[in-house]
Amino acid sequence: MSMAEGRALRADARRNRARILEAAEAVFAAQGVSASTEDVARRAGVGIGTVFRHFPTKESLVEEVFLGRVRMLADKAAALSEADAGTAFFRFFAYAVEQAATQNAYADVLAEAAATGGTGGEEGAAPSAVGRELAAALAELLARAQRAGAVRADMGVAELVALLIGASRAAEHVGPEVRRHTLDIVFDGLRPHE
Amino acid sequence: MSMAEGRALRADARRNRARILEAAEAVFAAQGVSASTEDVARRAGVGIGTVFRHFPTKESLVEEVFLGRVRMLADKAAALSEADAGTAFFRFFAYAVEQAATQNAYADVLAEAAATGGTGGEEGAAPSAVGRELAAALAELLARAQRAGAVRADMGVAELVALLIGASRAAEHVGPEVRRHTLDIVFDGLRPHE
Amino acid sequence: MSMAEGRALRADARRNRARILEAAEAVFAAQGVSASTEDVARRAGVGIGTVFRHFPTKESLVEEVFLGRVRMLADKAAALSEADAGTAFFRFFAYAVEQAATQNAYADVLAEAAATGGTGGEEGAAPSAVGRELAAALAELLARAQRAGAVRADMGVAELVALLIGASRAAEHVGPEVRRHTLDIVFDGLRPHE
Amino acid sequence: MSMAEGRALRADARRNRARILEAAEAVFAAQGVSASTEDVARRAGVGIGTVFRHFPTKESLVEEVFLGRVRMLADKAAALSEADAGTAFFRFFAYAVEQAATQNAYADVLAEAAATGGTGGEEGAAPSAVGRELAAALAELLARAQRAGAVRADMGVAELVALLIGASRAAEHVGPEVRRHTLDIVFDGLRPHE
DNA sequence: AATGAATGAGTATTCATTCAT
DNA sequence: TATGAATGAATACTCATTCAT
Repeated sequence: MSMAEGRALRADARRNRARILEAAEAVFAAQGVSASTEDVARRAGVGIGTVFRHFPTKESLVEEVFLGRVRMLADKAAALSEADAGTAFFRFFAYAVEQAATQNAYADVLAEAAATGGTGGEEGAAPSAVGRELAAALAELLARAQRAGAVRADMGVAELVALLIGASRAAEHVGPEVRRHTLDIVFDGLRPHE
Repeated sequence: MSMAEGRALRADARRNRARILEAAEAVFAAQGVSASTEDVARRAGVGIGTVFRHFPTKESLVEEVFLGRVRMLADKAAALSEADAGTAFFRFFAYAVEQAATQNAYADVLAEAAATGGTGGEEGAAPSAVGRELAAALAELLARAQRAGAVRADMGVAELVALLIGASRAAEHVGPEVRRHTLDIVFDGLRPHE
Repeated sequence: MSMAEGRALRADARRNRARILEAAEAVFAAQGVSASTEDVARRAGVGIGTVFRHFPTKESLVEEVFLGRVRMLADKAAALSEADAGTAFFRFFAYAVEQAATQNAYADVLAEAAATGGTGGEEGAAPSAVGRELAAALAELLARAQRAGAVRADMGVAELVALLIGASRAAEHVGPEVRRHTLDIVFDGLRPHE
Repeated sequence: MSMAEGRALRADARRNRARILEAAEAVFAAQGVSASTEDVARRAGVGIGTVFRHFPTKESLVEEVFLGRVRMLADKAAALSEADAGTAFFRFFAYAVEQAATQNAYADVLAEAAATGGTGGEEGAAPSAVGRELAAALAELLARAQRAGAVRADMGVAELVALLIGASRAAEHVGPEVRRHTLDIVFDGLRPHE
């Protein structure tokens, strides 16, 4: 009441919230989102009631976890925009796919969130602010790479997102070597065409 | 109770098994594999006990359903092998992806089954006979296309499967137009390089 | 399939259903309807799943229990109709109240069910068949007693039900002597007036 | 933290206590006593901890709220004692019933409280001071009406309380017209006989 | 062989109560 | 003293699996 904070949670409450999200991220990645909320609580070292105080539904917890991952990718994309356009683009693509490979359960929802940000996604998923953020970052990255002649001009963010989704999903199922090789094939497809 | 037994009952049982598989395919496609076994039984018009007599676990039922889909793909691959190599290859790829797009719940397990068939899959899933069958068909299809010069030589079945998985997963999340366009990009990547 | 039964439950299933209802009756009477379903199952000696198989909601179980009580009262009312009208009426009233006194949690819902059967009840409770049955029996009982001059003419089933409810509820809170005495007062009020 | 403490805080606390009771009265009346304590706190505009500081159990809060209602009835009874004995008696009876009709969740506990005040109540509930107060007021009211010949002599406070409870409970279930009519019947029963 | 009733571990969610801030 | 975050026992309900009929 004396500090100027947004929805000020007490320090330890904020800490707990973070721990729960962390735990959920780990648990969902390991067992899929059908893992029990109790498992998340146990891993976070808090009572089950605490989880539900912070996230009133399991669904809301799942959403928040996905949002966290999307936000991270968006940050990464924004950061890379400054560098040499083509390199930045391909480096980001590889990075995003690599991430998804280790956090398997997320890949598609992550991508879905991105898709809601203004591409060609089909379902009426909530067009989250962060999703839009990511879409904007991707658009920038792609446009620069195209202007630099590193990426074919006849494609948009929708295709980019689709390829990210696909490559991420594929990455879950194969070893690192095949992953790299497969990515090279996709990259060749992305380059300008004679 | 007073009918000719032996063969008669066997035929009945076979019919039931088929009906259950059909029902499961429909139910899982509609509600995902987390649909209840009871739903499957109801749709098949049999008792729940009958389902478990034919498939001792739910998991075994799910597997069998997926196996059915994989078998279909393998057949398609084998059939196309006869045609012009390049055309066959790309036509099959597009077909498989299109299938996955409409049967979304299956895509990943389908892909997993394929992966077990001798590629670079990581988990220790049993390398099912059908999976191997599919892998063989894919190998044939790929080899012919490569020999015909329609597909780059520096890739194997592992990469093909990875791309199939990825493209299938991506297909679930985007509309048909983006899907086609994305596939073109991947196809360009698959063609022989400079 | 060979016997002519309504919704034929297997013999043991019917037995279980009955046991569950009995157990629920006892448990609800002792602890109120907020007693846990698990308690009911335990008392009935069946698994929790069995309770839910027979009564898909706790609410449905509660309803069924109440219905059982109402049905019993209706039977009693019908049986008494034959006897001397005045005696029958007052005997039934006393009996119903006595019942309620020992099965405290039910009194009002029992009465509510009766009220839905065509009296002046306020809420939109489902006009259950049994409730209507009871109302009809009550109407008959009352009309006969009135024709016999044993009960005042200026009242209807609505008032009778209200008095039954009230006397039943009151009976829960006082000892048998006071109960009898209180009932006498109400009976005096019910008799024709100078 | 720097204000005049001692009295000042006490006054604050007293105000909070009152607000909580008010809120509880409203919330319980609207949703029944199974409403959550958090709802009460929210409505009172205080933290949940504050509610539990003033009332160490939820039960104690519920009791206090009921006590308040009983106290009100006792006051009413005392006030009416001054008026014409017969009128006072019947007016009070009607008033008490009318109250219960609109505040349904309370009726039985209210009645219980009254019952503990020295009548024939069965359970070992603590004979609260207020309950005794009410019983005394009722005794006075009744005695006067009996002396005035307006109420039958062969009944005591126990029967009066029983009838109040019963009429109150009945009042919850029927519309105002039936309520009035039913009350007339009870009143006829209460009047001196032949 | 087919049935469907029975089972009970498991799940999300609520809520009275405690306690650090 | 007031706050509200944390707690965890309790609850209704689901579903894969077993087994008597």
